[in-house]
Amino acid sequence: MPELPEAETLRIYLENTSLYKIILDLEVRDQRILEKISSKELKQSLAGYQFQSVNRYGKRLFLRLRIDLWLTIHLGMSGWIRYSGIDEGEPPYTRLLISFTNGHYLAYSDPRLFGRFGLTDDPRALVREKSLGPDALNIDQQVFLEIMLGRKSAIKARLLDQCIIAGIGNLYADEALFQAGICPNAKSIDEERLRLLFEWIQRVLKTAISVNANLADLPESYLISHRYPGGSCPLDGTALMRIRIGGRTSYYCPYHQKR
DNA sequence: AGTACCACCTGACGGC
DNA sequence: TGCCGTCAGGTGGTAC
Repeated sequence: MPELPEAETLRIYLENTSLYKIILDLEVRDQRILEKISSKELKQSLAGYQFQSVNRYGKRLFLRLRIDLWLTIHLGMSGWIRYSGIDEGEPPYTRLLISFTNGHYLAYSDPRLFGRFGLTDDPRALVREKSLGPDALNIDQQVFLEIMLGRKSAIKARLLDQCIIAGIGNLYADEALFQAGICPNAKSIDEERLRLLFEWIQRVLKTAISVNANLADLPESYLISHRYPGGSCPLDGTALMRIRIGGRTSYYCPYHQKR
């Protein structure tokens, strides 16, 4: 569940549930989700403190513990977090638990174990370290044009490259390209169509956030729910094409999306 | 710079 | 029923 809209939805959720509560304890069930840190270190950094704010950059979340210390979270492919009371039981595949002194806890669930927890003294340093491009929701049109022009890769590969623009994943790349009428394989795209793509990226991401990244609640005119073998275009029923770009499966409508 | 693989993981699904 | 290959909304590494 982890593209920008899911991360933003979770950011808001954590903001509404988990700020200013004193952290009692941390339990790491599987060390593989820790990034360059031991569970002991993480526990020492969390216990007794409280989350002061939650920021997002691309698909990553940053929870501030102190002026110069942030918990960093990447949801990987199947990560999610739930805030619940002790009597509610924990979600399946819980890999990490953060308990608060109020009796509630945050459970990080992640079947595939691709998510990562870490610490940083400065989110901007982590963004530099990972060479992340500008955040897809905080980029202005001019910068978008500059980073997209002058590249020769397939447009979808550019959208998926977090070093070029951060936050867009496989589903929403397909969606934005569908709405903008651009084939994912297109390589040379004029400025006017790039402007259109920019507008659709903004609109698609904001729309997804407005429904809490609940795919079933997206507009009927969206491609996402038709992304399966044999699926058809929501606009006119044309059979969708299925190709691979950068190792990822891409669906597009051969009638509405042009090279 | 761009691309093609592989690896990291587990679960779901379709074919036989 | 059960095994097997393939696929899944991500990222990082390698090699050409």
